[in-house]
Amino acid sequence: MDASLRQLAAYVAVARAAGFTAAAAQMRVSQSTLSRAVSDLERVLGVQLLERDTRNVQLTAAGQETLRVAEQIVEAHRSGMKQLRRYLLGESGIVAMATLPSVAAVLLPRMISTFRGRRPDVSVRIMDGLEQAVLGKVLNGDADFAVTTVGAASDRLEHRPLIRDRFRAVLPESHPLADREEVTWQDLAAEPFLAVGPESSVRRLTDAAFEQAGAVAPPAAEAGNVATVGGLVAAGLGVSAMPALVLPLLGPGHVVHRELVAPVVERRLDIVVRARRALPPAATAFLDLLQEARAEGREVPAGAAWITD
Amino acid sequence: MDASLRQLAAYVAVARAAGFTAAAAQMRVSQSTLSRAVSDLERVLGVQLLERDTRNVQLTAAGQETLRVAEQIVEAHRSGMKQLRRYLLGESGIVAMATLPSVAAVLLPRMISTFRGRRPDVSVRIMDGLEQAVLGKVLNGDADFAVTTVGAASDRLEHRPLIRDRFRAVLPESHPLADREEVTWQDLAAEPFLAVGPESSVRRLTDAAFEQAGAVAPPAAEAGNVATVGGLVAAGLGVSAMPALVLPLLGPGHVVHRELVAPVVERRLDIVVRARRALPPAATAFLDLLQEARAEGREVPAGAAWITD
DNA sequence: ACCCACTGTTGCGCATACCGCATCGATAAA
DNA sequence: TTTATCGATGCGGTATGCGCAACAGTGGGT
Repeated sequence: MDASLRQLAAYVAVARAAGFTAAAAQMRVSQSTLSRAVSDLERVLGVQLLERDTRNVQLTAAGQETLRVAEQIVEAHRSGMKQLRRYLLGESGIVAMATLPSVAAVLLPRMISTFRGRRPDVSVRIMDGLEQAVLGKVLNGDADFAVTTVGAASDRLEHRPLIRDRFRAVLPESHPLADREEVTWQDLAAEPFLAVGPESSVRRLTDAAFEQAGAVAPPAAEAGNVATVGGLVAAGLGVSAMPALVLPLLGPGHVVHRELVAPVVERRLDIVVRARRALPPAATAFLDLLQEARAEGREVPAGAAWITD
Repeated sequence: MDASLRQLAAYVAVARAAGFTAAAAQMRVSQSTLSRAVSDLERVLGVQLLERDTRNVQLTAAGQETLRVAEQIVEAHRSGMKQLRRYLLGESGIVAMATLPSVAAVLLPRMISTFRGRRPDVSVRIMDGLEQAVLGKVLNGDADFAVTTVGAASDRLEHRPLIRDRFRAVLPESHPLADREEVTWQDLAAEPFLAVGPESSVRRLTDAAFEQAGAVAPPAAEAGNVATVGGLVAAGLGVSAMPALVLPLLGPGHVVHRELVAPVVERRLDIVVRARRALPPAATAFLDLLQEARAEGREVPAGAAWITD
């Protein structure tokens, strides 16, 4: 038979307080409860732990050893439960998110900064990549959630619309179109168009937009990295179209951006989680922070807007 | 509210076995018991730990963390109890004994060797000193017990007679008395007597013996250490009288010993423990070994004899 | 010398925690 | 479709844990 946690805790309290009455007061239980618990412990261990002199109690040799062990066990339980409670409250642990580079670089940094300020013991892990890779991370469990565009729906994923991100025309600073307040896709189609690589979700949308505008615009050049596209635009090699959140990634070159209509094209960024799967508490806390920012209408770059359902 | 050890242990078993039924078989409890225990744990923690798919169970993120913590707590309890059981069975811990140098050097070494062979995880600590110091160690708790002569009885000490140790005459190898088989105290009184220091219990007995024999024998010389006395005897400066157990300590010199009568003088060596005080289990085990040696009549030096009550 | 205040122990009754049995609903395998 | 196996749950009996109250031993104060 093993000693119960209750018995060990009672014994530790009595031994430390050097008395049943004092220990009982501290533990908020009756003195008789402790008397019995310690008595039971002695019976279970088959040894006397305390020398009860009516005026005070003192430990036997076996009592000393038992105290050492009991303290370890009780402390292991106490600290373990504390640790667990913190985890369950989202105060410790890891948040693993997968996002598009634009979200990672533009939308998240301030979020993470705020989050880390509130929950310094939670590690944040960001895995950036393109849409397919990002969704894959969520599906295989590497990431707790994603913030990304979503092409095709999957019944293994659950979406929470987060933000609308409007495409804007990207032009060299001195380009004639830069004088306008608004530019159309038709306007862009008349210029050499600099596109991102075909695996990017942005590319899918620009292609569709040109088609919708009845224009054909085979890219004058393609680049995988948007900063590269930015560089090309700055060098005057052509124009491009990018979602508002991507604009800050275009680099330090002299590019400007203008509203882009006919049609107005938006991509939608969703929070994506695995369907029917509980999130780790820390991840829930992070998503709560995102929702909070949305509810408060926290500032976002021009062209982007929170989705309020 | 905290999770109980029972709940945590149940959860660990279920999580490891990846199933309630299998875990129940291992733990020798019914499946329903585990189902309830885990369910209770989830309720207490306020979070789902297991995804129950009718065919198998898998851990949620919170379940993983809970498993880590629960394993630590359960393991701390398991190993703590094991450690404690070993201590209580006298298989670990420390035996602290205080004894006269003669006992420490002559009687104990083989005992300790046997003891350590049987209980290798018990440390043995020997504190040797003269009777008063030895009894002091027991009284203040530094030593679990003593093996020593006892002058005055104390109600704070309890005695268990162990061995009788007869005084023998100690002579230079070439001394005329060495030709006899038996020597009397009167014979010794006619020679220069070499005594141990007045704080030794041996001295008290030699003084009393001379008085009883009607002889007066002021020491020709005194030394604190019996090996010194042995050296003096070997050098032919005189004779002495020592308990049989002390003889091996007289040193490598050319001394012989003979039976010493008129009167026969014995000192009694007792096991001495604090009255109304439980001994540490390992100490009890050591004393049991001593009793065992006595019961078996284990060999002792000529002149010494176990006391069998 | 007596009494009082304070200690831990113990008998008792109540609440509930715990357990196993039996059964149910769901689901994968045959 | 049937069957076997899984975990969940209703139920009743028992064990455990608790506080109250009465008790016994002891040291300090009068």
